[in-house]
Amino acid sequence: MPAIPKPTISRLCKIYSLLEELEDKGQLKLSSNEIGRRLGVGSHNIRKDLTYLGETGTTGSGYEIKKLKDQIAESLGFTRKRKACIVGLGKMGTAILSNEMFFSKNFDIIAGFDTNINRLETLKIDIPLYPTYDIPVVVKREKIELALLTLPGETAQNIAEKLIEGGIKGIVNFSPVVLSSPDDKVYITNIDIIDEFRFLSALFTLEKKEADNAG
Amino acid sequence: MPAIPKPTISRLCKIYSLLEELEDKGQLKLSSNEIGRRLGVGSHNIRKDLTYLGETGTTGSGYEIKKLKDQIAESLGFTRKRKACIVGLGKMGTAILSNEMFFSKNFDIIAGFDTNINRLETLKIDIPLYPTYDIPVVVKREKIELALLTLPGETAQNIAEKLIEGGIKGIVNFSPVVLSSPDDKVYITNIDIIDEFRFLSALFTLEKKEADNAG
DNA sequence: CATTAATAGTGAAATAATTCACAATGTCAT
DNA sequence: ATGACATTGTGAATTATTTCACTATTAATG
Repeated sequence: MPAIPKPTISRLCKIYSLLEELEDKGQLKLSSNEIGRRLGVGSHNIRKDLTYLGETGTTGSGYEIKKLKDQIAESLGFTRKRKACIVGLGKMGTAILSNEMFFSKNFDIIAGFDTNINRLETLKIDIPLYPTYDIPVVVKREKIELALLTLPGETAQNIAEKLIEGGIKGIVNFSPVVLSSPDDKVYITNIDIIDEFRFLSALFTLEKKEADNAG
Repeated sequence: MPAIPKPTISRLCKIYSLLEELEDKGQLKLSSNEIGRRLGVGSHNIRKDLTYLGETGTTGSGYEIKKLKDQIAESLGFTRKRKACIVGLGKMGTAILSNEMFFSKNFDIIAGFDTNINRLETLKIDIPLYPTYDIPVVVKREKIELALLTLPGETAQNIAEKLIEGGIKGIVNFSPVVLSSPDDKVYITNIDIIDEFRFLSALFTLEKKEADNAG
């Protein structure tokens, strides 16, 4: 069987989120059309994506939510919880920790790291906290697979190397600097809000230019 | 001239960030090789991307940082500051407001919105704050082009519609729900940390499966 | 000033991803 | 049961994107 294309993997992750949401609401089935509408993507595309999972839907009536969710979980490896950590417990880090993370069934944040020891003492968070120089040891010992970086830009690359030393498998980088993987065994995603703003600005600027040229 | 591919636009935004960073450090030139290394992308790819800007580099010695930055700004519309707002001033919203945003030269956050009026009174933030029902009026009046959504999931779609009513051009959605644009005039980017974790998990799961099959 | 080493730019080739068109299969109302 | 309708799955065509291979140009060195 052919490898699953990256864009497809990305959409499957979003579909998984959607299914989780709808399952919680008690919905049982849905069509490729509805998935496409919710994701802002054509239904063709969705059906094609789902072929990588093998037989999934029922002609004429769409997909059974529970079954489809299980199949995605099986294919992409969401069947067990993975251990994660957060590095950088400033306002950003603590905000994420209090909102997003604890609602996921797929990940356990089991450690937090920060350079500022004093800050560690005053935080009221119910996960173990460590200074950043402990990163390699703790990551290795606890078999942590994923890390979320919420740091000021300068330190991020240095910290990333400590994580890699500990054997981390994936990093989501929220720090305002582009990290790249020194060796290829570690996957890195960079999230930068300013860049997203720029991207959107560029889209509507270019759209306008094109319209001007046409007219 | 042909339209610039989306992946290229996305990389150009990252290159722009990088150039800004290096310019601040006083560096004057750099090569496609170095850009590629920093972004985790092949140098071919970078050179190809830059051809969409017209003549840019100097054979044998690379790109002049200031010039290249100006050319990207010109092509993608970063030559003037754009007005932006933030909707949702919980921990996440205020954290972003205090870290990231004010450091950008390309965007001005000129308004904040929240449903909780009491919260608005207690926040110590130096931008005007409004209740969410004022969104359409304020966005239109102030000609706000971009919005950042940091809300609990349920309300996000509803708020997005208010923004669109006001004539917003782009939305970066941080809320844990996939928003899609009802009409095609508004560009939306969804950022979801859990989805990024899932994506990375999927990558190294699939890599492992492939390796197992091969061995 | 000649020689060597870097490096950009680019058409062409290769690869990847999306879209299409339609057959096959199921559902639902009557 | 039957007809009308909805929906999936998929090979083929199309489109988009990346990679390659090579030329031309410049910088740096002795």
